[in-house]
Amino acid sequence: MGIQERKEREKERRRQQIMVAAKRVFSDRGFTKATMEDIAQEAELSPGTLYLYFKNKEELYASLSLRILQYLLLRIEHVNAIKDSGPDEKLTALMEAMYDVYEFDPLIIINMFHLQSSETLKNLSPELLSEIKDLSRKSMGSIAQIFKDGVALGIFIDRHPVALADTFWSIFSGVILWLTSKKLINESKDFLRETLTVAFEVFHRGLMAK
Amino acid sequence: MGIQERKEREKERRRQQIMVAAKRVFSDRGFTKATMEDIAQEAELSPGTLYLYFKNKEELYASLSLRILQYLLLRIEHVNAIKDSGPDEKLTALMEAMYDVYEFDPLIIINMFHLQSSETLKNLSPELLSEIKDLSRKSMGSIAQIFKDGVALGIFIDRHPVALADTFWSIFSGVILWLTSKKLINESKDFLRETLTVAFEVFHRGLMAK
Amino acid sequence: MGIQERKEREKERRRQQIMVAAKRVFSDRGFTKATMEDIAQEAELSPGTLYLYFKNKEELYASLSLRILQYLLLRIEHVNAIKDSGPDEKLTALMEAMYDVYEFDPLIIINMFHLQSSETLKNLSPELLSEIKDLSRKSMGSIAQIFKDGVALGIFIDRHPVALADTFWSIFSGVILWLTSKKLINESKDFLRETLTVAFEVFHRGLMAK
Amino acid sequence: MGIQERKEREKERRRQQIMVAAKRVFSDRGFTKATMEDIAQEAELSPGTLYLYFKNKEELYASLSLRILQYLLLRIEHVNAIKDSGPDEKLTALMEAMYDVYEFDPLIIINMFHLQSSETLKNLSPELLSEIKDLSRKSMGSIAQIFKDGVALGIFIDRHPVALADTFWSIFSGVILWLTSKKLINESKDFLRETLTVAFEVFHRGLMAK
DNA sequence: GATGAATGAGTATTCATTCAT
DNA sequence: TATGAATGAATACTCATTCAT
Repeated sequence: MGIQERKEREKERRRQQIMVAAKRVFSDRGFTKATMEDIAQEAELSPGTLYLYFKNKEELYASLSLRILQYLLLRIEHVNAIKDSGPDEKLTALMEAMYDVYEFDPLIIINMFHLQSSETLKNLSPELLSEIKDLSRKSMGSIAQIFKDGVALGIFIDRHPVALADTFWSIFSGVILWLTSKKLINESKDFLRETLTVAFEVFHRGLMAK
Repeated sequence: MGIQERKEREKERRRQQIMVAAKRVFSDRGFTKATMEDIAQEAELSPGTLYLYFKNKEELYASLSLRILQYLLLRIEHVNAIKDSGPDEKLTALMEAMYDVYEFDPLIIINMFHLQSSETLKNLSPELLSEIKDLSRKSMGSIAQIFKDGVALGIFIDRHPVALADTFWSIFSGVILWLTSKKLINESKDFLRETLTVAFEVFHRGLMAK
Repeated sequence: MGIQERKEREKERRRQQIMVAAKRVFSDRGFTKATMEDIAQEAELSPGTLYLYFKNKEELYASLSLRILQYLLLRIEHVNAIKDSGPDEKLTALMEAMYDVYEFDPLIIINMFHLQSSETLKNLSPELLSEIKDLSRKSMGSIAQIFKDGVALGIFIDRHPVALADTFWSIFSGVILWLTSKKLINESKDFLRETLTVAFEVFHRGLMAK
Repeated sequence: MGIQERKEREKERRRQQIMVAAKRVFSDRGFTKATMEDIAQEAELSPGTLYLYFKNKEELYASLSLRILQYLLLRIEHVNAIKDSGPDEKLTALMEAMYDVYEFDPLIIINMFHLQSSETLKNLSPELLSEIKDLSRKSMGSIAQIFKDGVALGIFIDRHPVALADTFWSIFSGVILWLTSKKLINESKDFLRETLTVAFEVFHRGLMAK
């Protein structure tokens, strides 16, 4: 029992070790330019070992997304669970949560887009794929719930909650991507924060019923 | 002189012919999967010929972005030039203009992000690079101008015009990317349009001073 | 027209150049141990070039078999076309023909067996595959015809011509393989010839009706 | 002493366990496609353990051949030992014996050929190699003895007994390989049996002195 | 003895780019 | 200018073998 467990834990530790290395290498060079050799070197392992823990390059990459998606869902559900809190406060809390997630792993948005490419999807194991889809669906559903409540209470304008959730997510990811691509992030985190704040404020104002 | 000029024109025609083919192939397969061979075939030319007109694959890809950026700037400046029109109307016109640009070349957003990747930038010639940067700057500046006017006139809330312009652009590109990645575009253009409309409406409402 | 033709011929020359090199390398090391790099080196070409003329390693290997099969069929049909010649003489001529084919390319038998492996078949283009099957069928059919005639004329014992053809082919290939595997060929060609002669004599005697 | 012996027996048991698994895996996938991992799994052992009992993959494969060769020799010597039986009856009995061996392990012929490849031989330990050679020599010698007797008694035609033995063996293995490669064995064992019968009948007839 | 995680050499194949014609 | 045959570097992935436990 102890042995079984220790082995399991050791194995998980290895997976994490590889994922940490992979995250670093993928961040530096992007998916295409990053080689498995690079990642192995970063992880101080041999290339073959990577394949003991991940089916292939795509699945290693996707696993990074899975991890961050899990954390994202956790945060979102936490927001939804706040007692004595209206849609309005929840929305603000949601924004904060998402910013935290972003700080935890700035690649989240790029990962999400890469993940959707049909070529990528083909190479993933069905289990991983369904897990990812499930997490995505739950997260977006949880976000939509906030808007649904807000609309029902007459606090938010009466638009389709899913469209509002999409808008919310789009603004968030749009700002991230846009500023990332402008390479402004490295120069100034505050600038990102500031732009996000303005964007959110405008969105929030526009959302209010009155 | 006539000869010189005719040659120049002929050369430009060839460039266009290649870019049309490249656009088709890149759209179908994405940057990585598209091969120069594919593009040559689509253009009914030999691979070698491509290199007479474009330094390399990256630069060919970037040239597509340049073209669309030129068109984008044209449309934005056109919006700004509308007489007897307030920031409010201009904003609406801008939205329409951007949607037109998108319909003209749906890859625009993806191109813009690909373009910014540092690995890509390294392979571009300085001339092309500065031209692209110049166009980007002008476009964003032109957009910011609308917001500046709106703020000055007390129509829009008093936030930094550049931040507002970034927000506007982010929402637009965010929605496009998000829905593209959700594969909803192929299924339903209306859905994209609809979500964009909601997003813009919310943004617009949130922007108004009162 | 001249140009088109010359190019075609040049291309065929390249194919032959590669096949000659491949034959040498495959003979030396066998299919698995031979690398495309080896073959390219032997052909004084780059690895990439091999793929301009052959889809993959399997198809290159199979092409060697195709060539020898074509020659085999030619020889067999030639035997069948001999005028004023009974099944008896034809059989002897067939034996000679097959020995010639063997001398032309001693790998023929081994190629034939490799060719049949299901894993190999998967990687061949349908055209090549059907061409090979067609040639095999025709060759065996042509051999069977001799036995059919002999049986019909009462010269050979009354057994199924296909079984007799299979037996004939089996003896031939069996002797070749057996002696090849005993590495006796290198030591003494006469020994192979001698054993084949005895085998054929016995087979021939056993075949006669009386 | 008892302990030493028991250990020895235990060790032999393990070897057998591995060989049984190896035979199954090699039969299914062939030498190249079969992995040591596969075999270990089939034997319910770890890969490392395989190397405690066999020097390498080649030697494991060769050991299978050794076993079948031992069985083959046993059967052949048994035929030779039949009292009150002439070369004629012995030949028939030999044919039956070999068919039994084939049924016991259909891979025998293929093994024998694989075994002879020079690349394979290099990787075998000298002991194993000489044992295999010894068994082969003895088997072929024992077969040749039958023919020698038949020739001496004037029953068989006067040809070199070794050549006759080679012919006999070649026909047998030739038919097996040929029909195997035609994939007819799976479809119909009877067809193989039938063709073998015709082949043997013709051989036998051709062999008789009168 | 037994394990099985880790190794890392080995290889088919692709494709951007070049250059002789 | 245009060609397109040739290049050869680059890379994901496999698997026989080892060795610390």
